[in-house]
Amino acid sequence: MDRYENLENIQVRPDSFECSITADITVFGYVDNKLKVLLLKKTVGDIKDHWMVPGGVMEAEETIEDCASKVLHALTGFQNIHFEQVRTYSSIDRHPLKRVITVCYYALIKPENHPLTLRSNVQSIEWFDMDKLPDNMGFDHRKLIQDAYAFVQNNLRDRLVVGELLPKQFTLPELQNLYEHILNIKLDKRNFRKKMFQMDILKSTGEKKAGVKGGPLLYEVKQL
Amino acid sequence: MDRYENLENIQVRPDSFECSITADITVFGYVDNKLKVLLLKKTVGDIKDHWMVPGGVMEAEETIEDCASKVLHALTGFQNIHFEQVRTYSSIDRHPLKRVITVCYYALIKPENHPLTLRSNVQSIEWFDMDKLPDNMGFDHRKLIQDAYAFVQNNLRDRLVVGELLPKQFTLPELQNLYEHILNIKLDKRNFRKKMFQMDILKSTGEKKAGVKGGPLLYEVKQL
DNA sequence: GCAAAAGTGTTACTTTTACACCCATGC
DNA sequence: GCATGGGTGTAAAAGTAACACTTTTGC
Repeated sequence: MDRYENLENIQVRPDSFECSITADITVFGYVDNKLKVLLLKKTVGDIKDHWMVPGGVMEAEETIEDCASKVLHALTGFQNIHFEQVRTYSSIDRHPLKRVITVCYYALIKPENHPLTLRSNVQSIEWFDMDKLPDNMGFDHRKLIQDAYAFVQNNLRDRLVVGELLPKQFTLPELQNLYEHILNIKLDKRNFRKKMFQMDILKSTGEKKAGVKGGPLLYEVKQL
Repeated sequence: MDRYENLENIQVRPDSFECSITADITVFGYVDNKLKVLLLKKTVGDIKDHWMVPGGVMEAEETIEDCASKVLHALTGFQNIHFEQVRTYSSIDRHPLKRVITVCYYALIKPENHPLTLRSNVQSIEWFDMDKLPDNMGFDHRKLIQDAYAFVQNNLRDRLVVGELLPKQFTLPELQNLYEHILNIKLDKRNFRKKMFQMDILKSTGEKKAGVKGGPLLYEVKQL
């Protein structure tokens, strides 16, 4: 290590070591009353027959955030997705082809707004139960999903981050269910409603949801 | 953007775009009853006459965490410092010489254990008050410090992260002062002590600190 | 009309905040 | 011996958790 410890080598120079950067996005969705993660298999690349989260390399004229948008769009067709950075991974052997570090994000989406389609070079794309992730996952993507999940759980405790996971209009029991599935706990109906109302983030539509016993009211997330 | 949106370009390939990676570490210390940040001016490099947090480029055979350790050691002499990742910055023009993305960390240290020394190629190194950062700061380092500070504040709310900021033995008023300065609030003496004791993280040494009126007891952080 | 789910308030409990006096030490 | 800072408990307030019955709807 000493060799690098003089400032000449620590300093950024034209010939400083370089490597490729990827953005990987763990996309969470809420389907069939379960929290799911979007995984895909590519038809090309170094690890073909493994499931992975959408990801791809950063180019010269884009930030990593630009890259994340681009990659999501290319692999899923999704656009204008909000995502947040989780952390950066840099193990030396994480990619078989060359040195690659990856900056990871998570996104929460409403699956109804984003039907899955097979884009070119994508072999399969599917929602997986958080607790039934496939065994053959590529790279360090299992770890990456776990970290992103912990991140989401933490965020949920004080700020609402789930608006993106539900249809535009949803009922309170649906919202409560979502919380329960993300946090893996059972919540009290009355206390949950009290809390949501005093957070003042929901707007009643006045409509009732049809086809459900009890006739639950539909709500929307209040816009600022 | 479309040009890159076919999978051939998103995929990692031998000739994928590469850039340099740096690790930057915001080092917090607690000196003169104030929360401080360690900044330095280098004698070489692209932005000589600006203050910056310790940072430097990652090499082929090291992770970013390795790099952070290396850089800290090279620029300050500090060793075995614990640090945690804050986030990664990738604006295109953040470095004048070339494209560089930086992964940022924060560290908390006890200044008494780490006297400042001028290492080679370092022109000046100093502790700066968090609220009196110099005007001439390099790159995006002001933003970077702000983000790291917010990160520390958040961590402080539920877990103790401050053991590293104080001498091995310290009094409760000293610890309370530290909390007050990091969080920028006034705390109640009795409630603070109650909280600390029920966290069960402190061990009394039985000794009193000399030279202080009132004869406060000295404590240590309890080891697991 | 009956089974299933939605909706609604009150009470106990826990956590957090506010507050005042005596004691030890340095000078 | 007096001024300065350290140490201690209790009561009010706020927030959180527990709990049961009525209403609405689908079938």
